[in-house]
Formats: sequence, structure tokens, C-alpha cells
Amino acid sequence: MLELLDQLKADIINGRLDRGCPLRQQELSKRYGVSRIPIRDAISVLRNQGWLVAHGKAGVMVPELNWKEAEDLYQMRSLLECQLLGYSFPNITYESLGKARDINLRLNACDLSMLERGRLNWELHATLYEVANRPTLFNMVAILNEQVRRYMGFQYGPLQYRNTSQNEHEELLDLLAQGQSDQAIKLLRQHIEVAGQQLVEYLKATS
Amino acid sequence: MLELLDQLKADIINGRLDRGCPLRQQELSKRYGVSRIPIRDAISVLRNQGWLVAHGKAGVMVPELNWKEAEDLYQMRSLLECQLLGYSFPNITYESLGKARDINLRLNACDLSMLERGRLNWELHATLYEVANRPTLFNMVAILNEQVRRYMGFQYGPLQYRNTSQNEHEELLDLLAQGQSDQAIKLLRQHIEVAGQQLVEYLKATS
DNA sequence: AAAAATAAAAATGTATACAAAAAAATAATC
DNA sequence: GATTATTTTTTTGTATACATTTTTATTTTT
Repeated sequence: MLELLDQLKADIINGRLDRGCPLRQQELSKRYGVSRIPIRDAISVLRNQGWLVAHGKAGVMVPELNWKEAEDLYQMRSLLECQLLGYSFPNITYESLGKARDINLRLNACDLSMLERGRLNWELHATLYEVANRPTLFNMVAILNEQVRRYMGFQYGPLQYRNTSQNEHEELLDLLAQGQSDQAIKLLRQHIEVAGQQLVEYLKATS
Repeated sequence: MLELLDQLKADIINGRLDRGCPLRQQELSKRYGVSRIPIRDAISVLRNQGWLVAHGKAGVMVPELNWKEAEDLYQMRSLLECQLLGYSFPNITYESLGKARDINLRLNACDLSMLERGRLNWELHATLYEVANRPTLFNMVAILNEQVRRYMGFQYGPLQYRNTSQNEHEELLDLLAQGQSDQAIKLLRQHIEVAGQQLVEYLKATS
């Protein structure tokens, strides 16, 4: 089941399931080699998480990428993640900072796809948010980061963004290590909003 | 299907499905007079929306009410709804304000349950947010308001809260009519946060 | 020829039946 | 007697089959 979900998500991200045209349960059933029941289960989950949307009264489809949605997703991320980092702050340890630094080093690799970069980026952020001890808020933030992945099936934006993003991560970790919570939160807000703006610009330009 | 979902939600709110003990698909199947397939579909949706949580590797259960979750839900509402009202502001019309005022009058009725009050409260807020033309953000806010309903199966807090809340609604609508967007957003923030604090206090006191 | 009504096809929703996995109960061991 | 191993039972997950709904194609009517 989890495997099927991930396969579907991967195929949605990579555009192997055409956007905008109705998905038929039987076709998916054949395609993934399972009966319609697990397909229906997966569709139910993916609908709830915005990976699929209703198409008429019967049927679902992969939604078109849409700059307004991307803007909202990043705005929500910004608001909620800053709040969450505030909760995390008093509980951040050398261990969690070290773990975050390790992940940031792995983000250095040149041959990472946008998608892999996105996954590592979330791992880094999640490392910081875990210690907040705020399951409900954390869960919502995790869902938002998962949704953002739908927009990461391609390479976008200037290449230098990679380095910018990484430098910001380092700076953020330094601020946290120095106990400058307000500055750190401010930087996080900017970090997310700039990323969102770049994506939105790209989407506006290409559509 | 929608009917079954609403029945399940109502039974969760009213405590007719015991919290903390595992739900069995076959029991639910008998209880609601349908086969296990639609039950499974409904469980999938409710799990995704926080109405049910995993219980071990197999089975789900109704989660206990929890002040920390309530606090997070209201904090998220506060952050996201203020943002959304900002988008709404330029598009608010006399019609939408009038509609909101009508709903607020209906909130006057003395014999409303907490649950009915919650539904009307959302109708009022939704009226203001609809014109924002921000589907993704609106949808998330709607989900949060739906989740808050889980905490409204009982009467809590001082009775005078009802009038306070209504006066705040009126004041909010007046500010919007006068075009004082910043003040309106500030009031909305306070309106939501106070409601959240009252709920959290109640939950802390009773648990 | 265009629009409405009807009939055929296809798709979803649901029930039943079976297989795999998990939980509970029993038996065996230390 | 408590703990571990094994068996039994229960529960979930999936496949197939059927009913209902929706969509498409055809026919009829104006």
C-alpha cells in the first residue's frame, strides 16, 4: 500500500500520469498490477492530500501545476514553520544541530535532482522541528512539505539558487547555535519566502 | 459515502464511539449497515483528517482530546485566517458583509449547541474568506475549522463567551465595512486566539 | 440541421469471498 | 511462577463479481 502510494506520487511528479485528463481505476489497476480496491484506497489518500482532484462526479485527475497554489503552499509553510521553529528553539541541542549540518553537507552534492534536493531539504528542516514537541503543528508542516514535492519534478530557477539555499541553511544553524532565536526565525521566513517566490516566478513564466 | 462520513464524525464528536479503544471494521460495518469497503474508504478519509489515528499496526481509534492539539489547531487558524482575510479585504462587498451579518444574527439564538454554534461560526468566517479567491489556503483553513469541530461535542467555558464572540464578529464586520484592514486583521487574530485559549484552559482543567 | 430524448457503454461504488498478517490464547520451557 | 514459543483466532488487505451511476453514442423530434 505504502509502496503503491509512493509509486503513484513518483509518477505524478514525473508527469508519467498525464495532467488534466481523467484517471481510470481499471487502467491504474492494470498498470500497477493490483486490483481496484488498493487503487481506490490510494486515490482516496491522494485526493485528501491534493495530489489528485475530482474530475466531474466520477473520476479524478492529476491537477495542473498552478502558481497560485504554489504561492499559498509556501506562504503557509512560512507562517507555520516559523511558529514551529519558535517552539523548537529552547529544545535545540548540539546533536540536532550536528545532524542538520550533516544533512546540509549532503546537499552539496552536484548531481542531486530537484526532487532529491527537496527531500534532503525537508530532512534538514524536520531535524530542527522534531524537538519542538508539537505533533499537530509538525504534522501539518510535514504535509505541506510533501505537497510542495509535486512542484519538484523538474529543474527550475537559476543554478546559483542551490548555493544560496545552502548558505542560508548554514547561517540559520549558526544563529540557532548562538541562541539568536528572533534572527533565526526571521532568516527562516526569508529562506522559505524566497524559495517560494522563485518557484512562483518560474511557474508564471512557463505557463 | 458522504452520509457515512458525516455519521461517523457526528458519532466521534458525541462520544458514541469510545475514545482510545480500537475500532473494528466489521463492527462498524454492522453498525452502519454497509459492507467493509465503504467503511474502509471512510476510515481512510478520517485518518487523513485527524478524526482517527493509527492503533498499532492494524486498526484505528478515536484520539483522546488533547489541549496541545487544540492549541496548535487554533494557532494555525489564527496565522492562516489572518493571511486569508488580508487577501479577502479588497474583494469584500456589501453583499458578503450583509450575508455575514445575517449569520451573526442567527448566532444570537440561545438554544444552539456548541456544535451548531461552531458550524454557524465557520459559515460566517467562510463568507468573508470566500472572496479571497485563494482556493488552496481557503481549503486548508476549512480543514482546520472542520478539525476544531472534534472539540465541540460538549459545552465549555463561561456562558458569557457567546456574547463576547458575537460582539467581536460585529466589530469585525464594522471594521471591514470602514475599510480598516489592519485593525480588522488584528481583531480577527485576537478573536481566534481568545477562543483557543478558553478551549485550552477548559481542556487543561478537565483532564 | 440542431436540440432533446432515449438507449448503450463504461466507470464507479458496494458486497461477498478468500489470503495474508496481526493479536490473543494456549502450551512448553526455564 | 514467569517467560518464551507455538497454535488458534481474529482482523485487516485484496481479488472477483455485481449493482448503480455516469458518460457517451444513437435515435427521435422539432
